[in-house]
Amino acid sequence: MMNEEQWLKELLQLNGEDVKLSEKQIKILEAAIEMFAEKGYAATSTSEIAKKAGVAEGTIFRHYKTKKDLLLAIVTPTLLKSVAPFLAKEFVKEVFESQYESYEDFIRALLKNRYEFVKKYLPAIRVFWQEIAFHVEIKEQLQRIFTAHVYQKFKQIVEYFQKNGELAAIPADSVIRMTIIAIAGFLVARFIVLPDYEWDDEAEMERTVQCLMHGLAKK
Amino acid sequence: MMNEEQWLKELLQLNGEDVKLSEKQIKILEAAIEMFAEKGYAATSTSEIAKKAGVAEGTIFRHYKTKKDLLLAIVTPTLLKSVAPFLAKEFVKEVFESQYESYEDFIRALLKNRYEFVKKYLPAIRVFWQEIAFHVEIKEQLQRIFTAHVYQKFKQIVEYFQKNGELAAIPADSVIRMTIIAIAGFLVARFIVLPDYEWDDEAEMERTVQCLMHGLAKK
Amino acid sequence: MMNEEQWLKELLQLNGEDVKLSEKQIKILEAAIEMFAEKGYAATSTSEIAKKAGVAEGTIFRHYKTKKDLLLAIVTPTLLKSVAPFLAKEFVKEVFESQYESYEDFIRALLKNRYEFVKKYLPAIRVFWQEIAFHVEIKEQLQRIFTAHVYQKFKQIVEYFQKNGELAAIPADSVIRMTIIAIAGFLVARFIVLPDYEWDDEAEMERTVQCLMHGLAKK
Amino acid sequence: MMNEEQWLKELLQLNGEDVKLSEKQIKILEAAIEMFAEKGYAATSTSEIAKKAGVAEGTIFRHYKTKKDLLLAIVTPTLLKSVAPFLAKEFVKEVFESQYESYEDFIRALLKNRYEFVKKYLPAIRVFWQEIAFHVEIKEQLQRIFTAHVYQKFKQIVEYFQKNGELAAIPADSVIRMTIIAIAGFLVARFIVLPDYEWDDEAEMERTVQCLMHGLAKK
DNA sequence: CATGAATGAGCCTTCATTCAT
DNA sequence: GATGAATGAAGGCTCATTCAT
Repeated sequence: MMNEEQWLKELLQLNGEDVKLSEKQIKILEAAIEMFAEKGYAATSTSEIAKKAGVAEGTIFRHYKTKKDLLLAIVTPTLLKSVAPFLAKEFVKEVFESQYESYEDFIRALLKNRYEFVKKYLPAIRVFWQEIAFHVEIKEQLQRIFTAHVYQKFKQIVEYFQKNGELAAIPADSVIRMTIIAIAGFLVARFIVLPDYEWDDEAEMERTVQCLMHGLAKK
Repeated sequence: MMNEEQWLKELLQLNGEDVKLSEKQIKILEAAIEMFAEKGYAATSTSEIAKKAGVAEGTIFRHYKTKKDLLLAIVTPTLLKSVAPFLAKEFVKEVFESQYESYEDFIRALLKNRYEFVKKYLPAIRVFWQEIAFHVEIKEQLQRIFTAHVYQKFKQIVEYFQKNGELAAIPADSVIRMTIIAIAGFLVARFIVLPDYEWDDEAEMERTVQCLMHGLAKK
Repeated sequence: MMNEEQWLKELLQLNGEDVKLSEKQIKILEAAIEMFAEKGYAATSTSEIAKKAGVAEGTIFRHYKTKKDLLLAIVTPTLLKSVAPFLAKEFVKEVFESQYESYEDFIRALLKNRYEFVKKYLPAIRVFWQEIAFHVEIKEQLQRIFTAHVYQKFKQIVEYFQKNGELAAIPADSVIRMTIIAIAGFLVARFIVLPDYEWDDEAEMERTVQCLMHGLAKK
Repeated sequence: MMNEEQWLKELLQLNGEDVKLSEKQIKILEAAIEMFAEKGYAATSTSEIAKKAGVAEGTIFRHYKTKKDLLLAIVTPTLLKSVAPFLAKEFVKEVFESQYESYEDFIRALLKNRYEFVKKYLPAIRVFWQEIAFHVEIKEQLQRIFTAHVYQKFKQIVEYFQKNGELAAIPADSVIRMTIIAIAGFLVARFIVLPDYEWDDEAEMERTVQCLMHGLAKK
């Protein structure tokens, strides 16, 4: 239980400060995440959530003005954390200056990092991806953040390693697209489509990196 | 309109025989596909569908016993057509004997074929993919068809081209996974995530094929 | 089947003339009687009746303008036949002049006659009694016929046997009430409440007559 | 109003403990009883009940999960109370030991007691008897209670007064049947068939008792 | 703060009835 | 005459939300 609370607080915490969540609030969020992930937002009733959370129906609305607010309280932090590495101020500098000597190292690190992230917060991430198609607010939020933060930085990195000679001279957009597809595709296959298949995670992730790099490398 | 009717009938037609759809039925299906795609099954009311289709609400239930039946009437054929190339009896023989001299030719053909398919039936496909997370029946149907038809044939093809020397000796499962991710990932990016981006489809598809082949080829 | 048709025609036939019923009409009436008896008029849908009768939904409404008309087509003749002995023109004369030498003979004959009647037309009678509480038209019809035909004649008979010295000098209304209750009560017990009990019909009917006569006879 | 509440609470109270009914609940039950009695369960809509009760339709379903639950909440206690005298633990002893010196006294008391009961709870009793034909649950409940409690005790009493010499030596079952028919028949005539007739209740009940006793007494 | 009774709009579905074929 | 597709009102029931306690 301590554990449950913990992952939630970590997920919802956005700027280092501890989030303040009453015990009831935590129960509500947990229940909502679980049910939204399983049945979808529209097919889940607030009374079900209340029952599963062990609180009165009214209590949910004390904390979240509407059912949609409850959804967004889950989705917004998840979305932010999903693209988090790119939100870090120092991120690009780190990539160039020392941390990653090659694009290969970079995507390997990125894949591993996102793998751990999805593993940890899977239910919330399911909610996020399942609902994004139905709620413009979420779609726009993601687009805003992606173009404002992720895309720019990603592009810099790609172009750096193209000049550097590691990557082939294909359009940066294509490189970015293929990189994201390879990483996201692996995670979707691993955690959503075939979570019960017996994965050799280490090997498969390395294969993913290799395949991508051979595909993108300068020949 | 003639056109509209046509694509629907093609989508729903499963074994060569013409499907018989009354005009009202077509209107209902069109309206349902459009609304399910946009708002999701659970958030779409039958009265909205009826209004958009220009029929009485009761008419929907004369043709489809329940709202869920209406969903499945859309999703089942879409699902079947989605994995259709692999359902053709002669398919494997064709691949080996002449049509495709290399795995590269094969995936190029596959990608183009699926690209045309998605382009044509996009709304129905959206419905299918958006709802699969929420309905076990659909998930099980897909799994059954995939393991029974797609997976076996795909494996034969991959192993053939591995013996042949074109593909590297990594596990067939991994090759299949990466192939599917590359193709599906491109289509998702192209039609769902960024349908409004100015795509140079020819170039981008070729790049996808190249990247994948370099990644998978024997070095 | 010949049989089925027969009893229905007999029930519906009111004034000696043969009733003209198309085959479909018979099927509809049979189905309606069966379902109304089992589930009640309000809980039976016309489409169920149509299905059970093997006709199209519209066919019912060609023969009976409304669902209620269908009910009345069943109930009215049943009601009339239920009080039929008293409708016969010559009835009172028969009782006095020869047929029945005593009130005891009269009620014995009445009971046997009504017993055969209920046995033959049970489902239709069930419909009649189950629905009478809910439809004023039926209630009024019964009241009209009862006061106009049954009550008057019954009273004459009772008063005759009171003067005659067979019956005690209690109010005729009370005698009528107790007679009807004894007869109707037996039939309800026999056919509705405990149809599956192993009845010795002869003995039980005789007991009913005896009990009633001892109760009513002059001491 | 105070009065209304009172009779309802008395009817629904089953084991001495006070039933807790919110004001809205009482209004709902009152409205439901009235409408079910008048139009029948199947022909009464929950929205009508709500309107008559002066509550929102949803409120009905907060207290009674389904419309049928509402019916049973009315019918079950009515059914139990209807056969209540026989449910009392001490009942048989009372009959034998002192209270009733003869079968005549016993049925006189029973009739008067049931008369008061029907007079008090008429609408609920109508619902009970009108619906019993259509709902197996109710029929089975009555059968269970009757055979388990009423029949056994009734039989003991009858056989006691037969040995005793008061009652003739006809089968106990027949005595029971005729007794019940006489009592129930009177009540049905009095309250259902001809409630508006000018009844001299005292006289008519005594006549009923006399008639029955003369019919059943040893000669 | 938390509760849970109350609400009434809206949901999916069924119904009796009509009417073109 | 018979059909059965079409209708739209009404049915039972659920829902998100409010508010007095």
